[in-house]
Amino acid sequence: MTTELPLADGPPPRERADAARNRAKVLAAAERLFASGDPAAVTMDDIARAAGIGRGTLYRRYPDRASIARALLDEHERALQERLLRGDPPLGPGDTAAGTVPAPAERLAAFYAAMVELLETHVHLVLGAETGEARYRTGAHAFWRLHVAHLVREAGRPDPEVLADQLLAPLAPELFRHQRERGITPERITAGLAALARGALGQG
Amino acid sequence: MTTELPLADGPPPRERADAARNRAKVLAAAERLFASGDPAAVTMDDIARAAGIGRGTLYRRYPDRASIARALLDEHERALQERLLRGDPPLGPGDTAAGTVPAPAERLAAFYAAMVELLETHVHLVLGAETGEARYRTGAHAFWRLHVAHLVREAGRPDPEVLADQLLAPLAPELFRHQRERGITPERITAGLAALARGALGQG
DNA sequence: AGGGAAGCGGACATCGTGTCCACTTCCCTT
DNA sequence: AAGGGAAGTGGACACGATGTCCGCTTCCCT
Repeated sequence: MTTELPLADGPPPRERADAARNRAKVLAAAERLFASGDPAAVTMDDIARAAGIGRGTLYRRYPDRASIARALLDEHERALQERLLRGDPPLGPGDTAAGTVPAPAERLAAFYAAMVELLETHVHLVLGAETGEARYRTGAHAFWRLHVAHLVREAGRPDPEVLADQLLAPLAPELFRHQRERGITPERITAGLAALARGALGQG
Repeated sequence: MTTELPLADGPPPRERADAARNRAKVLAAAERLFASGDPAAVTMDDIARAAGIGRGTLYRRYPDRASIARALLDEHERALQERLLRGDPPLGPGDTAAGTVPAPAERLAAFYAAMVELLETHVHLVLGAETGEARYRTGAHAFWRLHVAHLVREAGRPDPEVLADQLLAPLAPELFRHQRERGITPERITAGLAALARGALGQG
């Protein structure tokens, strides 16, 4: 028996100075590596070497490349999530009293546009994080799915859960990257998605 | 100087008996391995061992796992391509004289349904073949894109090239597998896609 | 100042890839 | 039917990435 209550974990232990220093070095190095070239080709060894630390140190905090990319991506994704929940319409929900509630199709189009912006700035991070099927299991994806399913339901369409995943599919980072490499501009991508949004959720 | 014309390559050299035997063993073993478990986790070594041949022999014919999966998948995909070009409507183009030409939205819905069927039977092969961004560079994908772009154009929608890729995205094998694992039936998936097809290409 | 713990980093074992080359099997020619 | 050259075979090898382990260092609290 101890004098401490089993479930009362104390204050979060302060991060040691050397640990903080190394974390910053890792994130800076990883950001740089992801941005220059194929994110999937960046190895843990590359990152450790670029950060000037040992492999063991790197693995202590980050179990794999995806977790590093996610750490870099999180703040951006959270900012967008915040705007979806409380930002101005048509991205945010609007105000019933003020009569500024946007149609679901418009909110979806605005969401698409915001995601294209995010991808344009950070594809390399999204591709460095989980890709393929693993992507569908991330917290971020769950959020997007919830949001889109909500819009589908508002638009009175059947089976929002299934349709939401299908409406999110065109935002796959691999597709975005492929389109950009073929010379397609973000504007054209956004326009196509807007058409899709109006077709799927508009009162056709 | 030879007596043979430089560009006149003779008849295709017959495949040797041992080579044919081994090829059959490889394909059978690979099919079995892909079907049982995660296709991405199957290694060339696994296949060689399961086929009872050496690694060198395997690499002689197939440079990587994807090429084996593609060999297994090809005939199925070609059959579908044939039906798209010359099959009965609404999958095929129909007959102007007979007045059986289906609306683009209906053809897209039929294509979606056929692809879901193909995925339901062979996801493990599609996942064993190129996945992620590499998928967009395959001949098969080029064919689907051409087909869908044609339908988009027929429906009078702008930017068929971009919209075609976006309409193909919900057929990503990773998404299909994820949905199936969550207990969503092929019927629900097909229904969702049909709604999408009518929304995007219908005369809304 | 000192000591215990958190953090560090390089060495190591493991696994998958792809290549290479000495040997075997096939099948065409005579 | 036999012989010979080429196509095919398969195991050994080198390489690169992963993830773990543990003796040493650095930190920070007392």
